[in-house]
Amino acid sequence: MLKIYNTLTRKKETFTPRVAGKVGMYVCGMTVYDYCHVGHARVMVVFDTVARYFRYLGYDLTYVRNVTDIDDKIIQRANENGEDIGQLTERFINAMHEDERALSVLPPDHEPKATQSIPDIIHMIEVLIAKGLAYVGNNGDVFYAVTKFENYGKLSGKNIDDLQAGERVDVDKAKQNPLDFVLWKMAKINEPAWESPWGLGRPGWHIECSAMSTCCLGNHFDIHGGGMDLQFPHHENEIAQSEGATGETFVNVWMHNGFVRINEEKMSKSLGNFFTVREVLKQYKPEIIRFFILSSHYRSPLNYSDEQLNEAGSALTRLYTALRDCDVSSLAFEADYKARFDQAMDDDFNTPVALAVLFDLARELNKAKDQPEKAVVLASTLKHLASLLGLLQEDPLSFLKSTATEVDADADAVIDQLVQERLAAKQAKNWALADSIRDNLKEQGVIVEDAPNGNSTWRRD
RNA sequence: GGCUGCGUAGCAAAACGGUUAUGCAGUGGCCUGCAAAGCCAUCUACGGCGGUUCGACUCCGCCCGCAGCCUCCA
Repeated sequence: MLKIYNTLTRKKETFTPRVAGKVGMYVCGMTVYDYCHVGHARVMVVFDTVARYFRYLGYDLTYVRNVTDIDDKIIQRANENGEDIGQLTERFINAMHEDERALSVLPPDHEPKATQSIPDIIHMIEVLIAKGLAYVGNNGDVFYAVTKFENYGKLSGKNIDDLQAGERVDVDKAKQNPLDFVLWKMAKINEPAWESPWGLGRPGWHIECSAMSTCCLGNHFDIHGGGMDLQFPHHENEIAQSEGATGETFVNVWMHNGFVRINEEKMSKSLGNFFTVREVLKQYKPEIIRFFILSSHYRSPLNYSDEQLNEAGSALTRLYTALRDCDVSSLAFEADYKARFDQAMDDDFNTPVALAVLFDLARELNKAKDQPEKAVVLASTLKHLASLLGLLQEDPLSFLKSTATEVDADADAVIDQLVQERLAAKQAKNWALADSIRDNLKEQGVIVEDAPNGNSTWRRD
């Protein structure tokens, strides 16, 4: 039975879909004015893993992840670059898709863009105004009247009085209450703008997600996810907008993933302490990043460091080594391991425990290498369970021989030949020559391993 | 100041009111010509102080430390 921690109730709850067998899930995606960093990668990998698990459980999942392709930062960046906004966002959307593919993140079912959802956004704002929940300020911007929404703060555990007491928002004369947030901004000169009942303008950030999620999944859907930092105000505002406009419950389960940290500090654009996915990929194989992300629970903080990435690499090498030269064609699965794996994932997607099950399975497989009937079932189970985490799907030898950077095709052939020469030296009991070849390769980061059957194989360190 | 959450062995990271987490690293052994890989064994834990309990890392209280949100942020 699947349990999910719901931020709304601060408890793990048994998951019950709204409609039997179906799940609608919306995740806040990126604002595309720059490359994805490891923090973004975490959201993508975490919810990709959630999506894979729902499908494995047999649910008909509709997974929506939006793209915010219009906002202040995008406009600013485009101006700085002297670049057209559409061109800029397209460039970074493509880059994002590249990063996702590298990390084995499967594409969501729908990827709505804010700029293509303007009619839905305008419609929702009209409803909010009609219901008295929004108003046009004296500067022409449209605001949401926070005090008119009864449950404001229910997600983030804040209340309007506390928020006002700790007020840090700039006083905006156009607002009735400093906590009110903008739904529609009047166009400034040289900014992209759309026609609306309130004149030329563009949507505020929060209303975009309300409109896009509702449009793709309906007024009421099962799961809404995103980073912890979106809890307030973004998700709180989404609830106020959507529930205010439709009068229905917006979302049943709110899921928030923890941050990636560097030296115990949040990785973020504003602190400037971030690594982009493409930077990290120059140093580490993509699957190592994915493993690293899944090695801690999605709600826990994840500390980014070379040491951690290197450890993830070693751990992954152990799993691929177990699978090396294994037949994985069996359709039969080891029931115990599968049960333990499912139990871990059922417990709020506990991927660290799920990985521990894979390591136990790998040990059993290593022990069973001389029993082919047993080994094929264990190896097949290992590969199959790992696929639910988006791991271990490469050919083991290719993984073990590869590096983060491309090596020229000849290099492998040269290594193969040296390994053969060493094998010949071994057969002639010329240990000195055999060892010198091996030491030589080691210096180049190539580790030679002798198999019991007399053959040798190699991998890159 | 208000609101969340966290503090586990050398490092990373889980579970659980009483029993092995797991990975990396260390130590001893088996295997190997020697290695590597693998297997077996093994050493390091639950921030501090109290309380509840037959029994607490696990529940409760207080204290200390850390992070996040309260402004754009995944």
